[in-house]
Amino acid sequence: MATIYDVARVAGVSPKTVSRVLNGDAPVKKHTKEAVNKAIAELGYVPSTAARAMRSNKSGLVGLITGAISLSPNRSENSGLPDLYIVQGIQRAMEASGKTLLIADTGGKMNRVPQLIRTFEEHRVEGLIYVADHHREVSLPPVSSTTKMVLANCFDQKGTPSVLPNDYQGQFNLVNSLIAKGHRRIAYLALSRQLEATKLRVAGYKDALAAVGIKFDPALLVPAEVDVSEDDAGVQLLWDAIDRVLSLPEPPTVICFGNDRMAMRAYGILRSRGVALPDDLSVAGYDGHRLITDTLYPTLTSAELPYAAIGIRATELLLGMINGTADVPTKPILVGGPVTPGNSVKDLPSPITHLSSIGRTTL
Amino acid sequence: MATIYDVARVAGVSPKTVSRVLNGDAPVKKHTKEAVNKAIAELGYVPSTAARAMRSNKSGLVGLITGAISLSPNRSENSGLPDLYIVQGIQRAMEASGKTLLIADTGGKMNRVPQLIRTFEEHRVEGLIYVADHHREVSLPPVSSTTKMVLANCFDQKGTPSVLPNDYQGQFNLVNSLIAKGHRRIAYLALSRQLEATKLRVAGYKDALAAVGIKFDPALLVPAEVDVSEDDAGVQLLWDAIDRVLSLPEPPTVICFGNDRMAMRAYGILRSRGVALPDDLSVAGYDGHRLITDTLYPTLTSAELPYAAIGIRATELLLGMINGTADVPTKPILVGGPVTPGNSVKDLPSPITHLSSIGRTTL
DNA sequence: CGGTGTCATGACATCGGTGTCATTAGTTCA
DNA sequence: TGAACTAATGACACCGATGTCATGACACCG
Repeated sequence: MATIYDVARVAGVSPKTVSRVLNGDAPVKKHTKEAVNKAIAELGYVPSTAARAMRSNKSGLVGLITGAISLSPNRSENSGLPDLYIVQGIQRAMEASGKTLLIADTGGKMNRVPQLIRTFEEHRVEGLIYVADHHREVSLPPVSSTTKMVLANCFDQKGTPSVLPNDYQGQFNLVNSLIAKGHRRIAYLALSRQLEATKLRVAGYKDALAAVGIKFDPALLVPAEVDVSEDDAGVQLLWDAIDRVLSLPEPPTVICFGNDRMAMRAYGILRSRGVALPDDLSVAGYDGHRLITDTLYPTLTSAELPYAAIGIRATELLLGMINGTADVPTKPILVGGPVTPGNSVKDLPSPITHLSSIGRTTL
Repeated sequence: MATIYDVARVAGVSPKTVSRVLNGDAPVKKHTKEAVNKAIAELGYVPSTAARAMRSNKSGLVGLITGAISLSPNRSENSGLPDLYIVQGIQRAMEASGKTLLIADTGGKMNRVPQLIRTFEEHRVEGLIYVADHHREVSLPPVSSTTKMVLANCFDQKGTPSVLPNDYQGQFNLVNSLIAKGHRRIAYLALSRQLEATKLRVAGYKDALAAVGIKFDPALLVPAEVDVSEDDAGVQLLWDAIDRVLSLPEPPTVICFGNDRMAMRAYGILRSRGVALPDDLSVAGYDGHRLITDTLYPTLTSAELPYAAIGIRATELLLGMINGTADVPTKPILVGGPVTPGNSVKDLPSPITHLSSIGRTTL
């Protein structure tokens, strides 16, 4: 591979002059510049970032740690490809910056993280983003104090700068949109209570009801006892939960599910039980998982998780920290997402009274 | 960031001795070694790959060009996440090699490829893998002759080493498994004729029939006129195609679809028309797209596309070429995949005669 | 006891760029 | 016309590792 010295020799100038032509950081005579460019083309010269990095002490690299690549395909319990969307956002935002992204995949094993960070430090990355597959708390090994770090879709105790989805606002807006369509008996079959997202969304659910003066009915809030799985047992549990709320004296007119996947399974279950969607019952999901929301019939109303935006925001933050133009936020940055309306929610023509259960007799 | 000189000073030895401790390439007294390691720990020293790379002229980097990260989430017409699975395989195989993977995403724009290759060359990658999202021909800009290159899931005119799915064998095996279950009237609703995969799979389909002496019936082979899309028109076209083969004087007992996604849509269509699966009709897909095959009821029989294996094979090939231990193959390397059986194919109790159409009267 | 070998270590050059400073030529202005 | 300045270029050191060669201390052998 040709070096700057080769170019200098061919062009009949000093290496430093070639460097000046490459970087345009000092005036070079037009004639000289042309000679240099000719030599560069002739030799197919490409400057070495390694040498540059060494001299300038700036690698131009940013590290990304994720499980998105290895995990997404096989885990069937997930709701879309959250971390992959985030990585996508990061890529997009990073492109513009001129920095090179180094992606390391954990392969799902958290104990590989220290090793990956080590490799990044050997490459002298200027910053580091850790992407989690769902909103949760993490605990990462310490990194060199000179390396900036940002957490995406997760947070830690150490107060590392982080960017999170606004789960509270998301569920609030979703429920609010249902209320706007005339629904007042709104059931919520949530995900596991253990999840950060669940805690926040339940709060959003309750507050949205409270905001319009609907009394919260505990019977309508069913937290998943177990993760809804693929197998028959999972289907049974889901049906039990649905059956329970639909058998209430005042059944709901709409059920919000913890995620789109759960809603998708519910479609099949409800349909096999003869419940027409959305005429007999309205349904909403969560995640805005396009593959599901758009493919289902009727299309599914959902709250979009702003994954790409989280990635973009995290990147902007990191780049700002690297340049010193952004100061480190002390609180997590919350990113909100819109409600994506589908046809799974029926417009109730007139406000339904508390005692109404029209249409539920078909069950 | 501490350097090897800092470590040397603290340990009271020469930088070269520190280097020897780090690399273990020459004997160092136990006492000295301990002093050095202590200094390393104390200073939190991490060697710089940039400096190493410069001296050794080996970057330890391998470049990967793909559209997997940016594209997979949004394209709904796809059949799984082919390129992502391949990337996954590459990651796994690369891990063991100790090299660092540099992933660049095209963002779907082929015209960005030269730029990405340029960046890789600046980083002096030792090798380069290009991953396509489906089996096809590509034409890439030339790379420096010193940089090894491998194509995964694609091939070119220049005879660049490539690794491809064995589409011929896949369809052959799939059809063969149907024949083994007693089917003899086997329809094939293929994907677009333009696709490399289609050409090969059609050949596999025909040969599988021929191998057991079943005469090929052109009426049973329906190439998709257009890509099957999400909208109503797409559904209509798919239904028309299905309707056409089922209306034949001797209708098929099983339909093979071009991919799992098409089969999934067919499930909905057939069911809404009152066709019971697999009792009235058997169905098979292609791709082995778990999310679909396992989720559908009944589970879908499919031919697995060995994406991860392609990635692994491509990586092994590239690493071999870099080490000089593998010689460059002149023909594409074909990787086969198994048939993943589901419940969508009925076991026909006895060989069906050519005139039989039992069970089709329900249509 | 001197010659030869091995062990352990260090001095120094080198990889390919760029920052610093020096140098030369030409220009401007008092 | 000479001092002061700018434009254009080069010489040289340096970034942080490691390869090569040299050196000093022992051990071993005849």
